[in-house]
Amino acid sequence: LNVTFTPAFWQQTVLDIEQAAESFGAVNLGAGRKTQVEYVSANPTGPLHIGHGRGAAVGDSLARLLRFAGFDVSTEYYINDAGRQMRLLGFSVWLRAKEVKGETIDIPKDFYRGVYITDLAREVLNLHPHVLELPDDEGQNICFDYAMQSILKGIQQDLNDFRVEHQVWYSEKTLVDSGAVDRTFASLKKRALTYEQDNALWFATTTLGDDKDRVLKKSDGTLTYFASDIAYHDEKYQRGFDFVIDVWGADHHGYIPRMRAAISAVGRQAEDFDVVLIQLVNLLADGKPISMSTRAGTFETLADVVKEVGVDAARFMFLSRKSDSPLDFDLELVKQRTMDNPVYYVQYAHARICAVLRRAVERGLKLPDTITLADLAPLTTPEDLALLRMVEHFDDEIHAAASALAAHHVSHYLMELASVLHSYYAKHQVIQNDDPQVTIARLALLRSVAQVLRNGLAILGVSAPDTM
RNA sequence: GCGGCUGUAGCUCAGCUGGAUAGAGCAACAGGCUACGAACCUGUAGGCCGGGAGUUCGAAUCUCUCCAGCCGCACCA
Repeated sequence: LNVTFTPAFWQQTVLDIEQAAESFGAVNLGAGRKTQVEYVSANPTGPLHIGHGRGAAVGDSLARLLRFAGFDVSTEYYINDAGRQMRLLGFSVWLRAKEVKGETIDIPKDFYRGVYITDLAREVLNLHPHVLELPDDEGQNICFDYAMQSILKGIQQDLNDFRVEHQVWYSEKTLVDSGAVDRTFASLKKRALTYEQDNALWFATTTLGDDKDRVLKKSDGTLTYFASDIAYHDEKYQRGFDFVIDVWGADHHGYIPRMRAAISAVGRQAEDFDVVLIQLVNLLADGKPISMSTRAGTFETLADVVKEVGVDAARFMFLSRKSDSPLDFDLELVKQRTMDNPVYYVQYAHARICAVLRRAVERGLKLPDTITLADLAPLTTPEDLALLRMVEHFDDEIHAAASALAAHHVSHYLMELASVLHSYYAKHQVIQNDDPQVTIARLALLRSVAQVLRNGLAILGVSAPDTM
C-alpha cells in the first residue's frame, strides 16, 4: 500500500491551525478523566534546590500536557508538616535562637544547619523576644510554626517565579487531625490486611505484591510516613480523582511497590495510579560539581539558579531530557546560546517568523485575516511540504507524549520543527515583492508554524518571544 | 544478596508499545549574508546501539545472561 497525499491535503493544515489557534494539537486522549498530579511536595524545612526544580518543571509541564490531551487535571503540593523532620526543624531554630542570645550550643548531626536557620531564629526572636523563657516544648513549637510558615512562603514564591502552579496545597497535619488515618486503619482492618506484632501495627502489603510487610503505627505509638500516605491517597480518590499521578525523586523508587499495594488495598486498580520518577540533577559550574545538601546548608537554591540562567533556559533544560535519567546541569552551559542549550534555537525560530511578519507589514503585505485553500496553492516545494508535514502531526506527538507521561517528547518535536523552519528560511525567500501570491502563501505557512511553536512552548512553560 | 534505572558517534543526548540506509546538537574540517534577523543554513568525517545468547521474516527496541555505573532495600521522611 502506497498512499500519496496531494499538496492540498497538507495545505489544509494551515487552515486548521488558523482555525484552532492555541488549541491546535489538542487531543482527547484523557476524555475528561479526572486526574491529579502531585509534585514537588518537598518538606518545608529549607529553600527548594535545583533537584526540586526539576520535579517542579516536570510536574507542571506534565499537568499542562495532560490538560492539552483532554484530561481534567488538578495539581497539588502535599505539605509534610506532621513528622519528625518538622520537629527537628523547630528544634534547630530554637537552638540557633539560644546561640543568637549568646549561649554556646552544640548542634547535633541530624539537625538543620543552613545559615537560613539562624536567620529564622533572629526573626523569631524579633517577634517573640521571650520565646526562650517559655517551657522548651512551647518555645520549640513557636519556632517550628514560624519557620515552617516562613519557609513555605519562600517555596511558594520560588515556584511562582518558576511559572509552576499548584492549585491545591494540602496539609498532612490537617489530614491526620481530620481522623482520615484512623478511618483508613479501620478500613484496612476490616479487610483483614493489618495485624499487631512487637507492639506495632503492621500492614500485610506482601499479600498485595510488596516484598515485605510494612509498619503503620510504631511501637512508640507514632505513625509512619507510610500510614498517612495511604490515608492521603485514599482521600485523593474520595475527592473524585480517577487517575492519580505522583512525581517522586528516583531515590524513592523502592517505595512504589508498597504504594501500589496501598492503592490496591483501598480498592483501586493498577491503572488508576502512576509514578513519574525524577532522577538526580548534578549541578555543575564549568564542569565541576557543586554539592547540595539541605541538611548541611551548602545547596544551590532553585531561586539562585533561575536568577542566574533564567526561567526559560532552566525549564527547557529540565524538559529536554527524560526525567528518569540523571541530568548534568552546567550553569555555564545553560547560559550559552549554542545548541547544547536548545531553548534559544526554538525561541529564535519563533522570533524569526515574527520578524518576517513584521517586515511584511512594513512593506504593505499584510496577511488577510481569513485565508483560503486557494491562497495556499503555491506551497508545493519539498521544503513547503516538509514544514506542512511537521505541523500536521503535532497532535500525534501530543498523543504520544501524554500516553508516556513524558513532556520531553514535546521538546524534541519543537527542536525538530525549529530545525525544519530554519532550513526553510535559509532556502526560500518568503517576501517576494514581485509575487504577492507566493508571499501570501508563505506568510500564512509561517504564521501557522509560529502558532504551533507557541502551543508547544506553552506546554513546557517556556515563553515564545516576538523578538530576542 | 535482592530490586529499580542507566550503558547509542570523541562529548551531551533522542529513538525503546519491533519494521527499511541508527538520528540531533556540540567539538573537527570545508563552505554560505549587496532582499525577509548568521542566536541561522549547507556539506564532509565520525557508531559490531556495553558483551554474549535467544524469540522473530525482521531487534537499539522483546526475553535470558554477563559486565560497568548510579540509586534503593528502616518501627526515617
